[in-house]
Amino acid sequence: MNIGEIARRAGVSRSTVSYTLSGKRPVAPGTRKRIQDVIDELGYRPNATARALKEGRTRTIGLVIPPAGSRLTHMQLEFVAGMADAAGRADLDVLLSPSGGDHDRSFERLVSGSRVDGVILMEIRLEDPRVGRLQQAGLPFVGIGHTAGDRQMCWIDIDYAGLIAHTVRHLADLGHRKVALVNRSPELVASGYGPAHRAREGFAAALAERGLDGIEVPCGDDARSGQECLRTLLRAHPDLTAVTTINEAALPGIQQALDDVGLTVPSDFSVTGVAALPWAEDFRPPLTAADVPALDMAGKAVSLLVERIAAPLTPPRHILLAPPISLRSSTGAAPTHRLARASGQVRDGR
Amino acid sequence: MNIGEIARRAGVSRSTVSYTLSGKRPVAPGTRKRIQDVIDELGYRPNATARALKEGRTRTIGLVIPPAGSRLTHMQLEFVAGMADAAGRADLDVLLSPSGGDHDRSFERLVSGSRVDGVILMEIRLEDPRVGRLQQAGLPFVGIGHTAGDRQMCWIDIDYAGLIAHTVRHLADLGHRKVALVNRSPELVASGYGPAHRAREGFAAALAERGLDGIEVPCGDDARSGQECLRTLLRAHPDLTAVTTINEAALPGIQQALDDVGLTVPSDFSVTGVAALPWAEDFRPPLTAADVPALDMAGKAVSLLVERIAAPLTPPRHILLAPPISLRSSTGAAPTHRLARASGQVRDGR
DNA sequence: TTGTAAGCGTTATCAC
DNA sequence: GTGATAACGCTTACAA
Repeated sequence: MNIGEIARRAGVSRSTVSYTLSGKRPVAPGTRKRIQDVIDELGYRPNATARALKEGRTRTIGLVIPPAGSRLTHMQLEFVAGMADAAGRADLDVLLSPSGGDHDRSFERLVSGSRVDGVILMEIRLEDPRVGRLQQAGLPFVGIGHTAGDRQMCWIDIDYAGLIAHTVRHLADLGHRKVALVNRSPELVASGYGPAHRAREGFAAALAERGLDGIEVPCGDDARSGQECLRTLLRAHPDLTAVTTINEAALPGIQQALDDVGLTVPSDFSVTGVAALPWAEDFRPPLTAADVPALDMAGKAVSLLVERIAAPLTPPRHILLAPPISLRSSTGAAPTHRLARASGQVRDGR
Repeated sequence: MNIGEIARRAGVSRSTVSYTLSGKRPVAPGTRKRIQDVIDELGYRPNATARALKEGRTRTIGLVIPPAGSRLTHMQLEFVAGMADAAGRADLDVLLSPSGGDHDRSFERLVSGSRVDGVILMEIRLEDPRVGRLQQAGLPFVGIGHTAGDRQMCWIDIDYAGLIAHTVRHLADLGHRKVALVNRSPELVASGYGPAHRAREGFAAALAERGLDGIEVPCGDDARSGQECLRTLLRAHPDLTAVTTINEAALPGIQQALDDVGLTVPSDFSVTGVAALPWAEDFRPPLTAADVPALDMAGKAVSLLVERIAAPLTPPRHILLAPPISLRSSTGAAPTHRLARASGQVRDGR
């Protein structure tokens, strides 16, 4: 069934049906009703493909996600869902494209097949070839995260450097003198993953500013690695009294490791960082952390892209989000009997 | 840049370029090379929209996901990524459509806008109006999960009933006499969510078969709810020695609650269930569980849909997956001093 | 107020 | 072996 069929049944021309649908030119009430009745009866909806071909735009945006192999973080997942939601509200559809791995074909289809009006690129690396490819293709795009040379692109990101620095200052204010940063996985750090590098920078800056002692360690994105990581850290640095992290998936392991050696949060040890809400709330006690506003960020990314599609030549905008630190109960004053742990008092090694 | 431009530069007609691309009719080696050179030089790729319009198919499948508000489980997220991967391998694109909430427009666009060749429907309820809508539209689709009256649709699902029954039998074999099922959230149960209902059925069946005593409780999909749920359960049923669950997000809380009352897994208490691999492995000790093969399932769903698109009139196929139970170390013989807990020996209420 | 017709970029049928 | 040309279903000048 097509627009011609509707026109025939309503006894009008195809253009009148089209104009009834779009409202771009007045249609006599009688005719309009007759047409609308036929449309309702047959459940007609214009063919999106034909419309896209004619209009030269698809009302669809591409979303490039990390490949399935790499364990998606909760934040990423929420982001994908949030994007579909936000796009849906703007009457846009979302075309998913896995990236990395052996999915170059899929990315190429997106970039050069005229299937989308614009692209949102997740998981940007400090050096990212996809950015060049999109620029060369002249396709509007917005990055979640930004490259090292970021002037020429539009992006939205979380201010990991600022937030981690903020948490370190918070710990310093509470009297902590030696803190650790539990970073993302070694692989991600090695591949130039932006958040990992910027967290590191912010950490170093805040340490220097407050004259604190600090250790930064990479850590796999799972509970087991988190546990192992913190255990090692506690052994090597008995005077450590706090950690901050951007590795939300490691949080359950961090909690477990502290539990294993009998350290109570926050009286014996403080934990803080940047994490999606569920992780922060599931921590025991609830985590003092900057809550990553994934849904809000997804919405802003879509707006940014829509804006860019409408005006591709305006100078690129950048949004750096710095959500406030939610004070919950996982941070407290540094323990005064700071070296108790060094003397070997562990409750239960299990 | 379009096919005409390529034709002009290569000094041939548009059809020759088209045939060079598709290989559907022989082209002289010389002409072919000339054309290919121009294509490579300009980086030309045919316009997917025009092709779709002409061919009457879009090479795109729709994926209907739950709305962003509802906390996505790890399994669902992995499923989305796995789908994009599997589709990409088949040179198909994936159009995302949030469902539920106020996203009817998006679903309608998918169903009646001729934007996709077929649809994969996630999170099917026992009674699901979207199924009828898709059937009425005559659009091929595959459900992840199945409705109560499932004969007329093609689906793939996990055999929650069978798997939960299996875990109960396993516990019975180990001597447990009273076990609990920690189900999904009350809201999901109330809304007729299939896995929750089928887990319940399998649980009841296995209890009856083995003459066990059992309690089934709904539980929110997060660690906090899991902890609360198990705490309540342990108080109310001091003779409980094991739980099985399909609520992976509750696992960390279950672990925490057992820890709180000083129960050691598996010597004092056994835990098992159906869960995505990361959750099972992050449990301490690693969880004896049926590992949900989300990636594999996504691949099978795509194949099923591709098959159905090719032959829409064949009788619908159903795939019920029953992954083997991976024996890890969270289940053990029922404690012989079974009522120790009832006598009030808790280590630490913290 | 409505109708006619061109054209979006492809593919595929027909002719040569 | 290759070229013209008619669709695919829609939107939108341009006519009437």
